[in-house]
Amino acid sequence: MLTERQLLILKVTVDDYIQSAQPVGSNQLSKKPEIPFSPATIRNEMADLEGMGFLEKTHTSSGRIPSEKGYRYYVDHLLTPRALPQQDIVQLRSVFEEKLTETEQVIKRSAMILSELTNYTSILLGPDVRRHIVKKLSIVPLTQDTAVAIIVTDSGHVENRMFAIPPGLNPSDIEKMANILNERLVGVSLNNLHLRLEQETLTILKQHVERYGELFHTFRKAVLLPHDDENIYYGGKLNILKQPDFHDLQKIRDLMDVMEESKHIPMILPVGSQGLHIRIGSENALSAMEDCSVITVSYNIGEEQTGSIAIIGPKRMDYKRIVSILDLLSGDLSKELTRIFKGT
Amino acid sequence: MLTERQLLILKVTVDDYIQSAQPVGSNQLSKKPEIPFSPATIRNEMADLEGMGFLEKTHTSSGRIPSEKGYRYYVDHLLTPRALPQQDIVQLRSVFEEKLTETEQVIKRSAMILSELTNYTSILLGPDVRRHIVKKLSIVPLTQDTAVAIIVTDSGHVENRMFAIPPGLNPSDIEKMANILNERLVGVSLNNLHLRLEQETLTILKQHVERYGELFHTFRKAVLLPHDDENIYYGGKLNILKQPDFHDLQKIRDLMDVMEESKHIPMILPVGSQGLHIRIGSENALSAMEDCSVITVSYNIGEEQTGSIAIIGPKRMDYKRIVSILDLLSGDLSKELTRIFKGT
DNA sequence: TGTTAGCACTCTACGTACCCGAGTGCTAAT
DNA sequence: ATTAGCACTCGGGTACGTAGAGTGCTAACA
Repeated sequence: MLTERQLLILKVTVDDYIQSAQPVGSNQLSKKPEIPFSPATIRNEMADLEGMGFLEKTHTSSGRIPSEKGYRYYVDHLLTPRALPQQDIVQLRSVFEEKLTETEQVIKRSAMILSELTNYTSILLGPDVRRHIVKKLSIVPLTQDTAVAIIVTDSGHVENRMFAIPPGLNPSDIEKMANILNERLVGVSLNNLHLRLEQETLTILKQHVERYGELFHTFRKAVLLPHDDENIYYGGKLNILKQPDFHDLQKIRDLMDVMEESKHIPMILPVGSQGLHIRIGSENALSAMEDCSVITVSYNIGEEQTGSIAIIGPKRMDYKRIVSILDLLSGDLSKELTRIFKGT
Repeated sequence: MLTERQLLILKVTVDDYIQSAQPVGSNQLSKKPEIPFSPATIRNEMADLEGMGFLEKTHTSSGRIPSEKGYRYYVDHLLTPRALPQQDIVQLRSVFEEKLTETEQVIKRSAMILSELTNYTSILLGPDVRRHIVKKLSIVPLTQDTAVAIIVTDSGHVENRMFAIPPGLNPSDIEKMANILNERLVGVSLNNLHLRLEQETLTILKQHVERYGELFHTFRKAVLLPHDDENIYYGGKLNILKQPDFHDLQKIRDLMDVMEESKHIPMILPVGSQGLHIRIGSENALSAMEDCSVITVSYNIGEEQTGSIAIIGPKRMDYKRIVSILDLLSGDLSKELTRIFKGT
């Protein structure tokens, strides 16, 4: 389809534009050592590349910038992942030097480092809490009519929720209930918790606890909905403001809005998918992100696929570098979190 | 010092500028019904007000805008708090209609509503966790060599920290330790926890637990530092971008940076102080905020002064409205949180 | 036949000139 | 003391000219 020379010119054009953020002209290109052609030749080729939709002009007599199709082709065929400079590797791995004991901490730090290293915004999704297994469940009464329910999972995650005790209830009943719940619910995943709660424990509670109905109801309501946005971690939310590509305040607002709103996160981070993905401009589902590219990668704990990492930047993003960084990080993060989780 | 007429003109000028964000001219002012003077008179008075430093010009032949001194005078002497429109009150109180059971939830929602209502950024500081009293302490072993320590306070707040168990330690020792800690530490404030930990429990542990040293050390390290930035709640971080006063991207960046960085929070929110405070422009300690005004107010739970609320906006902020809103909210919030805390 | 030098053309960015309108300060009249 | 009148100032918009970077096309060249 494309000749060798066209490939070369496309690649160098994209590289140059990624680096300079300025439309690339034929003269400029011809001065590069890897380009032995005259400006006129380059102009011809560029005209062809434009005809095929890989390049664009910002106005009739401007230099060329890559189109989305151009970026796509570049990413799919012209990306030669280069080894990261040692310094970057060191900085990236500094997270793991700290020997943090909590998953949450590691992910938080990773998000920070990632944004510092890339100058883009990073979003990390932690392992899905709902798949964790209940290790212990306890109820701590606070006052006459409030108590807090605490659920510890096998990963060391702690969920806690306050709930109201129906007035005039026997305190020993609460203790009984806690015991029964503990017996019956340890080993169940948070996902299945409310199912089990109704199927198994309800009948048993009926037998042992007075006024089980009210108590059960209020407890169930408390435990039912886990906060779902609490395992999203951001790094460098403000890095967008550093990018010369974004100058329209309205667009910046829309973009930041979308990123902060946790309900949009599934649109940005494809939760289920394995491996590395790149979405360029309008390939993104959200219109606010039509000027952005998103690179995502998944990581795992043990054999399970659990979390995702995303980097959000301008379309004119340093794909080569980011891909290398994410490759490295996802591997390291998987190892580290597995280590923590297995407790070795 | 200032004549009646000067006061009137100053007040109307500030009001107008707050509303329009445009320099105010003498013609414009003379058209207002509350101003019965001719433009020429107004010009004379304005020239005087400028001489005294209450007004400024953006260029030689422009209208006037308030100087910081002007705002200060306005806020100190010309602010006639007007009753809030019913609709605002309803919206503000909607937080309390939800009958939330957790302090954290209430504060979070308040921050959101506040920013929606004002179109500025709000920061709420929750009650200082370190003053809470330990209600229960437990240790849940996860694996051979990790465990999670859980501390429940009287307010229903739950702190949890993972820590490593020194290899080859007897599990029963951990249980013993948990029991001893519980006996000795319930009733102590988180603030004094590490003090007590060393003074009282150490000697007792020595008697009952083998290899108390390592275990104690690692546990102590885990419990020692409470995360301090976790009771800061934001609302409308992006509202700055809505303000016409801010167009310089660099300034916006600096400002947002400062606000997000939790180490700067004490500079923004004077943690100790009672009542309502207004800081205008360079009265703020941080240079990034020299174009902002900050209004803060404290609230309490029971008799204790505990938290603060801040609204950050441009100097050209609607002081009258914000003061009314904060007055109302701080009262309501105090009542609501006291209710939750006392558990009635 | 593919490549390149040359040239006319196009468009942006920038600077200058100009005018309009809103506003001011000052003076003189009320 | 107040105000009408007037000359002056300045920002913002529009028009215009130029320099520079870039293009497309044609014709010459290897």
